[in-house]
Amino acid sequence: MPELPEVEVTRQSFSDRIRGARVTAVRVGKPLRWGLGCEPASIVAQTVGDVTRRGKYLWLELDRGGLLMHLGMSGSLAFSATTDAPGPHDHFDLVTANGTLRLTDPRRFGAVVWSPSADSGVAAKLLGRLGLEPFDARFDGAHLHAALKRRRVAVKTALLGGDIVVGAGNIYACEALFEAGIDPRVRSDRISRPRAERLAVAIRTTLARAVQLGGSTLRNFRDSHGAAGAFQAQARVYGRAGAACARCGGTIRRIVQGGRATFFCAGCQKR
DNA sequence: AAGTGGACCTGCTAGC
DNA sequence: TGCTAGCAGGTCCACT
Repeated sequence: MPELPEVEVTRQSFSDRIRGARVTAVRVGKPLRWGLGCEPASIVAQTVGDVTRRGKYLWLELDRGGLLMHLGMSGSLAFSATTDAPGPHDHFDLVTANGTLRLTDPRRFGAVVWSPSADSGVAAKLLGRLGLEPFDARFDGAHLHAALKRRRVAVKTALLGGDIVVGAGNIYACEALFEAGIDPRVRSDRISRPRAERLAVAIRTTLARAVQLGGSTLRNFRDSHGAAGAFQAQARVYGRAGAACARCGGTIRRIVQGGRATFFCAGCQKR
């Protein structure tokens, strides 16, 4: 579910409220993708620091170490003043003096993992392979072009890999390629420098616009206040197979790449 | 080394 | 109305 915009919108919606709060209890539900990696009780009495984002991961700083959180495909975080009885899909509660941060994740591909720091232990292992942040000044056409040159997969598959640039998942990779006018099937090493330039810009603007709009609300994504996002109403290709392209009137197609659905307009997106 | 496919798990929807 | 197949925003890991 959550790609960079959804994770960032979630982060912004609770980081100020949880910062400085003392942890009073931790509740762990059904197993997530990885175990917590520490005794839940060892987190109690620590104080929450900054909540930062790296790719689609959130890092929640504690006095000693921190928690690396991922929302997987179906996860969401809610921060509320009260601690309601957990539902069947509520698998992690961080109860603090300011409120309770709760992870709800039906499919349980998400995770909450303790790590001694963001750049050691499990966090280092998971974050270490990630590519540049899309809003990092170093992420530009030159960087993207050079990175794509080193791969021979379809450009869309290369974007989803997350080792070149993070944050663009299936929705935003499709949308960015549409914005850049690039056919998702083009081999990454055949993307010219000017097209890489346009693609880098498209990735940045697409993700930035989605953050502004509060993310996409497919199924039931909500930020930690429970607010829905509005981006999906603006999707030009994602989820629109068979519909008319708003730009050229052609028909949006759906294909499968690397086991994932890809949506594109053959009229607007060139080889 | 890089590319591919399977694995993880549950819920919803379309179609019969 | 009820059942089933297919699909879903991610990403790690094993295998070729």
